[in-house]
Amino acid sequence: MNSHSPNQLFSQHVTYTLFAEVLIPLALPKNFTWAVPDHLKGAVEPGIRVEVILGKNKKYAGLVKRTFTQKPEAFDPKPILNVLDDKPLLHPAQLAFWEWIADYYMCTEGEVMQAAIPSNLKLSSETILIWNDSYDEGDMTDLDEEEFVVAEALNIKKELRLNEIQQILDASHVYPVIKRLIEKQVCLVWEELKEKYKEKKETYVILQPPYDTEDGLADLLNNWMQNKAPKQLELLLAYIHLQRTQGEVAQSELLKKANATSAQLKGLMEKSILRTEKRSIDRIMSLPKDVHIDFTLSPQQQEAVEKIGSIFEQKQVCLLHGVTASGKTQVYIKLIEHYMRQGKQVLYMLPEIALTAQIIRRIQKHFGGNIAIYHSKFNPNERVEIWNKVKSGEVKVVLGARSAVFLPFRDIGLIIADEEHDASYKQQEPAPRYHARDAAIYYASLFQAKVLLGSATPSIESYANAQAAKYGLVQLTERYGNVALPQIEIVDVKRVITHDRSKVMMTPELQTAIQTSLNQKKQVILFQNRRGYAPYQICGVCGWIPQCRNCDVTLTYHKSKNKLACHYCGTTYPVIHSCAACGSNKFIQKNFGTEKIEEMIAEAFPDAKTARMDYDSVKGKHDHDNLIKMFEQQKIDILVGTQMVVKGLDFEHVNLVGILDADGILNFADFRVNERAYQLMEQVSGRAGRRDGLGQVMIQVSNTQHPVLQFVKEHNYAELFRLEMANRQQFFYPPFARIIQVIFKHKEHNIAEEAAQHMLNGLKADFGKYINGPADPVVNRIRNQYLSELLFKLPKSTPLIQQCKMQIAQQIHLIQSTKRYRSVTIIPDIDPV
DNA sequence: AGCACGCCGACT
DNA sequence: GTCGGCGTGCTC
Repeated sequence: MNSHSPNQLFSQHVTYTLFAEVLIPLALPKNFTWAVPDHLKGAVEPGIRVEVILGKNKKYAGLVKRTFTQKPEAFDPKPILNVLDDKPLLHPAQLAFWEWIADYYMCTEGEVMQAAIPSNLKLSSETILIWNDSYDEGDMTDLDEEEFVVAEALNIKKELRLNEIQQILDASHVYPVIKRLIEKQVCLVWEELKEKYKEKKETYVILQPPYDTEDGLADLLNNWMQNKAPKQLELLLAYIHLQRTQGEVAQSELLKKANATSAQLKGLMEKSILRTEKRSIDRIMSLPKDVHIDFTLSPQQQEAVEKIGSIFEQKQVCLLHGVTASGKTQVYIKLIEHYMRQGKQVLYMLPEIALTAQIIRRIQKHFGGNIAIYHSKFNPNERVEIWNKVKSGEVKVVLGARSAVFLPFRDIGLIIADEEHDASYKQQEPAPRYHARDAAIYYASLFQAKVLLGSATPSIESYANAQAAKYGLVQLTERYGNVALPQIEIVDVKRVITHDRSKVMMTPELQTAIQTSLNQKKQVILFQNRRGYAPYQICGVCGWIPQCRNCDVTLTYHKSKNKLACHYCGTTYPVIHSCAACGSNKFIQKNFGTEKIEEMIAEAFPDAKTARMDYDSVKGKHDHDNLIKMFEQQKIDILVGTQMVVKGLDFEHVNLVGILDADGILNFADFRVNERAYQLMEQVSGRAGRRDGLGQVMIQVSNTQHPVLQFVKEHNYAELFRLEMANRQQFFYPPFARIIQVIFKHKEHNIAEEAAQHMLNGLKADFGKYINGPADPVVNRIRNQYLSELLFKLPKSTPLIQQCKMQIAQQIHLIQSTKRYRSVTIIPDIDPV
């Protein structure tokens, strides 16, 4: 129409004088720059989130990394639309840490950001907001007009995309409104399936003021009218006892322990002495913020604490090597207390699966409201809450899984990585493929903080660092209370002949031992490293084995679901009755998984209560906790499980542990087999006889001469370490070398392999002698993508490794700009496990 | 990660 | 003739 069309109005020239490098939670090849409009200049600083447009109309909440005044030459930056925070989301140390992770693990800072911050802080126009069912509609009067309009729409439709909200509001400042709605807990940010997790609520009983103080309570008890409501007094005393010993008092537990009725509790509530509150068991904010340590350390533990203290005066990292059930947790608790009293924050990391209600309760008991729990299955609102309280320093202790290293600690003094050998500290998929233990050591160095690595079976790497005096080393060689380590018996399965020559599941020795345990009213754990029923079926006539359509793996038969399942991509298939190759219907089921063992045990011991703990039987987090609780309370006699039964669980009444197929553990084709096998067997064994020391372990195996078995039998970590070091040195593996694995994925095998060959050619001149491959991994096709890999074994020279990573990055860039290999996915993995 | 652009197969 | 498949390139 005329020269004042809207388009021209928008494209008119504005000169900017300030620019910001902004992180977007995406795998962008490098960080992008936006311009800071004059009116936002005072508000933009590192750590602040800003609303920006990326691409045609996509909006993101990006995080400012730095600001600068030099206008970029190559492009015209778009302006920042809005500022979302008035205070930085994190401290400068976290930004430095992100940069280090991206650099060390060869990923983008956007990918680190994606992993680091809670979903409620990551907004984009794709984000879906969902109505928070626990929000009280009556509170809507607290909302301003704009918030109210959106809240109302959300209440009706239950979920809205961010750009739908944009239409409702028809305003330019949508993000701040949304941010306020999230803060007021009107809505949550949708986060995939894991948000299906429903937190478990329990009713807790709490003292009302003024009785929540020592004095107030003493007054109440002293002035209690003689003969008045004696049952209520009894209940109150029981409450006080429980509160002193456990911190938290659950209503159900109180009534059971006090043998009281809910009427008596109601009486106390009517007198305003007690009140109840429904609370998630992980949520401990309202607990009193005091610390009480009500145990005394054994002389050995005391010595360990002192030794760790003096090591920390000279070294940043200390390895605590303590045999199973030596009471490492008490040592941690003492140290946590020490750092807390200095006003420092502490991060206590555990592998996710080991973050059970059992350990949470134990730590809560001592530190009450000072601690917070943090892991990936958490409600997003709570995660933001914890994030903020860690940032402000209000939360002193975080008990968390690997992602907790990303929390914005203000002044951290100590990081504990418990079960430091555990492979789940390494993130596999997606990027950043970081190792939380190693990352924690770097993170701690930014604060001059100390790191304590704890394990009964340290990783070879960490122990080597301790031997080389790079780390301090403290040993706990005895179990707490002088309980003996379990007796280990190696049972040769070759002597047992089965009628169909199938693998032996249970030797007569094991059967007798289980019966003896049951007779003694003790509990049994049976360990098998494979889930499902039969790991594979084979045609009895021609030897054909059913395989997954999308992956190069055999299918596992799951009897309860009556399906064949691929453990790599999760596809299930109906059970095959006739052989695809020869038409015969004689299938032989090879090998056995947890499901089959459970069935066999139920047949062999019909009077015992059995249960199974594996990936299939514990889908939700609380299934896991419930099963542990059942086992703790001896409602289960025999527990059959995979790796899951290994992680740090403490059961009083277990006196027999059976490892059903040690060959399956010892025959892995990986340079870490011996280490892994030892760790696994020693840790499983460690579940036996933790209190009274009458623990027995039976290891069923056909290769009885395997050296690792002897080390396990003698609980001889030192010898395992010696043997492994010799092997690792001879074949140039960590800790003598550093490994980088580069995986090439493509739907055509040739293309993946050629791309790998290209990288090899490009690096041959400088690194040829350190590179193996291209080779097909053991499983060379997953989800219809063929894999080819290069393995770099590099000398431990930082500049050389740096140089190599740089060249790998260049090669990736080069390969992906070649037409034929553009669609090859190239994944570098640093220090793979 | 989206998403638009663009070049080859089965349909109204 | 067109609708739409997804391979590919780009986003400050």
